[in-house]
Amino acid sequence: MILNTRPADPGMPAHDHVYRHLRSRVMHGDLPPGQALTLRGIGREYEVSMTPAREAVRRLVAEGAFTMSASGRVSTPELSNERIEELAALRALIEVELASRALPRAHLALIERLQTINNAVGEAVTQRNAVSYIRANLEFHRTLYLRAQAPAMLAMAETVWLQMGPTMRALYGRLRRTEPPQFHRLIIAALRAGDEPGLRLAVRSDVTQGLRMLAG
Amino acid sequence: MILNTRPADPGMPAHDHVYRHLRSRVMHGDLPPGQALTLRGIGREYEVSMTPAREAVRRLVAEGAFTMSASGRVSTPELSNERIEELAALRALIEVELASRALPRAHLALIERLQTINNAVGEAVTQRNAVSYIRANLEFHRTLYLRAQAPAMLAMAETVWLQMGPTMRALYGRLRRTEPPQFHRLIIAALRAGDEPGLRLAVRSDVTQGLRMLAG
DNA sequence: CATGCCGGTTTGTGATCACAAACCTGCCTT
DNA sequence: AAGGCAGGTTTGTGATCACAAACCGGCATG
Repeated sequence: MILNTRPADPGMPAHDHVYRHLRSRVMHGDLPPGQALTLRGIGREYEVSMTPAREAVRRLVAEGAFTMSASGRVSTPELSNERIEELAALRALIEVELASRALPRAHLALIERLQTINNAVGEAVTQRNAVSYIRANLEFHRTLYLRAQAPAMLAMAETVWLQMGPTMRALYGRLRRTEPPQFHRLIIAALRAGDEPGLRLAVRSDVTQGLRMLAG
Repeated sequence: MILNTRPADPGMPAHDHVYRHLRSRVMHGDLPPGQALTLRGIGREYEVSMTPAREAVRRLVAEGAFTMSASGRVSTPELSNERIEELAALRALIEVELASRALPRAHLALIERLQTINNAVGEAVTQRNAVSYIRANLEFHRTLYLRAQAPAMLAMAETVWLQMGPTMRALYGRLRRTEPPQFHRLIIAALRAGDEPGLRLAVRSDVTQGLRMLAG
């Protein structure tokens, strides 16, 4: 399948385009866990040679978006339950800190934007669309965390999201829930009230709720 | 300069060797901040072509060991004070958690090993050898955190170390201290006592002491 | 029917090359 | 003397190729 996702990129290197597009697909759950990829296949999809495909894949492996077998074969990761618990704990640590740093800078326009995004999350849930749900959910979090003015921490959080992307998709497929995430409402409420302990708790709860999906 | 650090690697791809060696050099402060590198230069050093050099560099850029200019030139990062503060905060978050998870599994043999490593840290300080100091210091932390059985968190912590490597070297050069790190003793004492709050405080203090170097 | 083997095929690795852009050095102009 | 401009040189990018190892059929053998 030819994707032709490159609209005559002026100035953007081919490997960067491949990297960005693949990264977005993985992060948003477009690929299932264990999905195998080949350099020649990626090159074919993006109409480039193996060289840029290799560089894009190498970057993504370094970020944990893909795993690499001993023979160099790449595929999306199949996370063990222990690994999922770890990544959720990392999300809790980093994102609680990001939310806490964003709180003093969160003015009304931001809160209203979060409200709007949260409505999109609710729509994705009712439509049972995994990719849309994940994308809207991450946009909700990223919009809040951008206010923290902490790019290194945000990059770390995104790396964790990237590693969990395929697993999130699989988890969502198992999910029987049709109501929008309750903790997003708590996050918004805590932001409105300027309630820092409440915000920390709400973010931690929201971020670790996937574990309850897994266990229950 | 030819390094010839490849002893006829059987089964290890060339790009992997270049990656590992460069990564170690950056993490341990062998390169100053802002050090420029070229693909052809790396290839010459390691006696490989540009291809494996490019892949190794790409991985390291993805991990934050190098920064890349718009034109693709790579160099070690020159961190702003804000960025340093962020990375120190990340270290505090992640490493306190790692230490906390390692505590229940820390038996006497581990504590004695930490003691030995800490003596090496002290020696490096008296010799005023930045690379030895950084290497021994990181070995101290890694030895403890390995007991946490949390590979994803440890990988995150190492990524932060990697990003701070060149800056740590520069900071150490400015340092006028000749006594070994006081907080390592507190960490060991807390491990011996099974004192979790004390351990968390000691690790947080040790990890953020670089900031005091910076400010003072 | 299960198991091991053996062929072709696929795949990652690394080298080399052409090319364009960025870089740098020295000179010239003002 | 300072700024800009042109030359050659360095550098990253991407394509292509050769090669070896891994993979995956089916078939033969127990």
